Amino acid sequence: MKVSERYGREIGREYALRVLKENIVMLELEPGSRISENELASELGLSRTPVREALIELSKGQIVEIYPQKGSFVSRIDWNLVEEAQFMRLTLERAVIRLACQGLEEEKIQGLEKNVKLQRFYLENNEVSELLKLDNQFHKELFTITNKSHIYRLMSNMILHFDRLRTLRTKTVDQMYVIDDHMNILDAIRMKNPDKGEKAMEQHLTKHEIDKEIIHKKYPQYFKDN
Amino acid sequence: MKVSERYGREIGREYALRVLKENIVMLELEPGSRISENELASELGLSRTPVREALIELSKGQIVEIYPQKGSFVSRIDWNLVEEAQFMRLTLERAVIRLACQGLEEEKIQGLEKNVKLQRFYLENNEVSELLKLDNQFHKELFTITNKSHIYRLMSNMILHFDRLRTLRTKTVDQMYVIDDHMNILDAIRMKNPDKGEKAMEQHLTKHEIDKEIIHKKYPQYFKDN
DNA sequence: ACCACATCACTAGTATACAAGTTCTATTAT
DNA sequence: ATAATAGAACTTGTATACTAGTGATGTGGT
Repeated sequence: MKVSERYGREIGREYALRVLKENIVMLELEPGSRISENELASELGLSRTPVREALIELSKGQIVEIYPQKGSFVSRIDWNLVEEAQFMRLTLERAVIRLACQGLEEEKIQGLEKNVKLQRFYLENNEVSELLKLDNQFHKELFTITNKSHIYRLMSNMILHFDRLRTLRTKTVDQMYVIDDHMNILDAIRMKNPDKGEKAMEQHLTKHEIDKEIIHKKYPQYFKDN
Repeated sequence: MKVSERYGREIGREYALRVLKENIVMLELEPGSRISENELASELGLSRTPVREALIELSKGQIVEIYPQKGSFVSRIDWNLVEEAQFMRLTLERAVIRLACQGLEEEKIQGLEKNVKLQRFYLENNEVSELLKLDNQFHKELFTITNKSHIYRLMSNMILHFDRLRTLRTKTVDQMYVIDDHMNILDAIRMKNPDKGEKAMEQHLTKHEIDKEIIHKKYPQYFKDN
């Protein structure tokens, strides 16, 4: 597992949570693998308490499974959960983009544009990981500027299932289209056209459907078999 | 605070969480009031650890606010959060009812009908609290039978803001309409008419808008002033 | 009377010790 | 050799002790 630096006012529990999320999404912690609270604690230089609190939180989103007196595990990828996460995200993002297309302050739109420009920069420099972060940031910003930040925070626990799959995909497929998608969304906002916005968002969020089987066959051990 | 019995396999943390939720929604723990981890622990017959874990979870949904080294508080009712919860719920329930209206197994429909019949029973016997539980159960079931149970679980943390307000309302307004609303929703499912379903759900979930100001003026100390 | 400051009681965050249960292993009996 | 059993080494859940920080209170000095 990769352990990153601890930020300023970040308390132990938040630190553990952040590191765990990063490692799970990036598959440094493999689906199905065991997590030892004790081991984790010493790796992070913490005691069990904050680590445990982080694990409990993750278990709420089903990305970690805790079996009392048996052990804790990174959950294998569950297509039903991915599907459900996808449904939730699509439904909410559609609604939010419609809101955004009903009119936004200029500075908020410019914030989004700035993000997309940065994306182009990282794409040209082939920094895929940064690009993905900005992708997430873009969507988060859409929720924030429409006063829906809490919804995003709740949703993000389910999006992890989604993101983990995306990490698998980036190992095979390239990500150029992302920027075009975001440009389309921005256009819709500028034109104040909710229908166009919703369509663009839908396109953006459903592109991945294609390579399901390919990935599943390539990494069968990562998946829950139902 | 009212302390209820501890169920079978329910571990301490879940017990504390359940009791806290019940008391917050029923306003036994008043908005703005202080929660002492120590006090709560001894009331529930637990130590700080499980109680604390429950409080952390509630703080994720903003229904409890934790200020390190200062104290934990039941959050006052925040109209922005209520609005956001309402948006989330309305958006997701619309999508789910459309799914349900695309066809369900007969037994699942009958499960819903059974629920509504029970509602009628409790309404006739004036057991409002049971009625409200069944209302929630009805919506939860809609999510479950469309394979969206995890979404409901995540959402339920935000719905608390909503439910707390509903408790205030039941002190003034009666609840007869609930059953009619649910009958309409059931009709739409039987007729496999998504548009009708969405409309019925929307009506059901937006009825409360009316008495905002009345409640706010009656219990100003319960509200966050923005 | 009022302000400054020390002290005390409280808070949440963390570390650690212990309890209760599971699993694997090794030893012993057949 | 094999099966059963005892036990060691883990697991998470919980209780408790300790730390650092906050706020209120009361006291002493002006």
